[in-house]
Amino acid sequence: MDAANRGTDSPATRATSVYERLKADILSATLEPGRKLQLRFLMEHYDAGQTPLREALNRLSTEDLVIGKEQRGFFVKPISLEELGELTKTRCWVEGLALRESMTNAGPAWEEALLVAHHRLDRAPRSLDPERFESNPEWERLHHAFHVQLIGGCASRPLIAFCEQLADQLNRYRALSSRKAFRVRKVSQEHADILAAVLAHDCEKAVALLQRHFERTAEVIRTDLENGSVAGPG
Amino acid sequence: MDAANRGTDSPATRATSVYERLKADILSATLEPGRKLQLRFLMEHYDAGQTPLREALNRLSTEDLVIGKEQRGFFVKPISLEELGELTKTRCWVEGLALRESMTNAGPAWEEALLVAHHRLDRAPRSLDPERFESNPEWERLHHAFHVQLIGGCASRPLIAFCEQLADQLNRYRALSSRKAFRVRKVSQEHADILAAVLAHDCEKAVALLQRHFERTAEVIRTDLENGSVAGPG
DNA sequence: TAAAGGCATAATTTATAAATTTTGTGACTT
DNA sequence: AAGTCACAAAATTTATAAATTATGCCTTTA
Repeated sequence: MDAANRGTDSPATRATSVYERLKADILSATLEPGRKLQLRFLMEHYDAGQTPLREALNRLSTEDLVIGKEQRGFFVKPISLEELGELTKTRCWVEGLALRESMTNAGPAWEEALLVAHHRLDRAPRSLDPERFESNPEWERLHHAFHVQLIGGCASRPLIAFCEQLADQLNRYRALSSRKAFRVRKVSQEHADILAAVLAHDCEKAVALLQRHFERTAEVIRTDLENGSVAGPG
Repeated sequence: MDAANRGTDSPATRATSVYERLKADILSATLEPGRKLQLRFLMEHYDAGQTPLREALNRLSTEDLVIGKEQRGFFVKPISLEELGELTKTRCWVEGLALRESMTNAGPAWEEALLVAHHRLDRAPRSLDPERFESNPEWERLHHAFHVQLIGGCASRPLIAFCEQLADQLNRYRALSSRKAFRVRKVSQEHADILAAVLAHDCEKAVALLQRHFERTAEVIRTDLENGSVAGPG
């Protein structure tokens, strides 16, 4: 069940394969919020039977990316400004905690791994097209890796898993918001500042910078959604 | 899918019914850690077909109460002293955070609800049999309600859900440890002390008492497991 | 106009078939 | 003679297809 346990080849079961593709499509907002996930449609679109589809949907409903209504089928979780705020606030609290623990516990090896993670992220282009924004999967991957490394020294697998879940849900909001807004913001500078604070062992500053990083991202998304580029359901 | 959304009558789908019974049996350690969950056995024991069983197992594997190995079936999550420590540490961090937020935000209504929750817990007998310990489901329910109320004012549903998940996993360890050990400890006094600190608006003290409450419980369980009353798998 | 009943759609469950892993037996090698 | 490797049989998981059950809508009737 654990993606990390498997090699680079295709997943062992259809259920896991469908789960991953479905999750990716929800997080990238290819399957828009509130949309009904009808088995018939999913079966032909993902080329799978009912059983693996049902398993995937049940896993996703536990992760709160899919809402399952009894006897009425499955839906992509709707979005709301309230939830955006709640998720961001929670992420600030929990990742702040985790970063503090990481910096307290971890040694030079952790710092060096973080340095490398940042280096790789810094080299990757934010957009595939320099003119207009087009999401770069490699940058997304390295961005995720950097943030995971940041909290990876906290010595609590459940906490890390929770942080990743929050990050997933917030990534969906980010994918939903129009991409152009991100060009005006110097995200890479924020990452660099966080790294510098960590290497300087300035715990309070690092935590504060990380939290501001999350809050600024949320702010961009919020104004973007309020301007109606994507309508959230009631 | 949400248990709270349904009335007191039986669940709408077999999958949810099986999910709830299976979860209860895992948390009460009726299904012991490490045990293989064979479909054939589960089908006749829970009187359900493969599909609803499979859905329930997939939900539980996302909650980390069941481990699903690809092409090799499902197993009750094994226990370990390491995990016990990790879960306890994480619960101290996160519920400490949540309690702090609750006390900061919430008003008199929250305090009064906490007072009532404690009152009810205090009246319920810890054991059904005064002579030797026998788990009282009503006490367990009220105990859970008290702890949920304690963090219920933090205004973050994802955080509350995460706390409940940690609590579930730790309850399994508690159910596993021999029950007699709990007689020597004045758990009810600890709850009363926490309540008093909350009502006195002494945030630091309340958090510290709550964390000690979790750590003491873990300590009892740890020595109990080390004495080999229940053998954990490798 | 409102309520009741029937029809159509969709979710849920059971049953059956296919693929994969594990286990046990036997032969071959050291 | 003991251990290891390979092959075959059994058990189990996974997937597909069919049947059942529930829900929503539309029509009809009071």
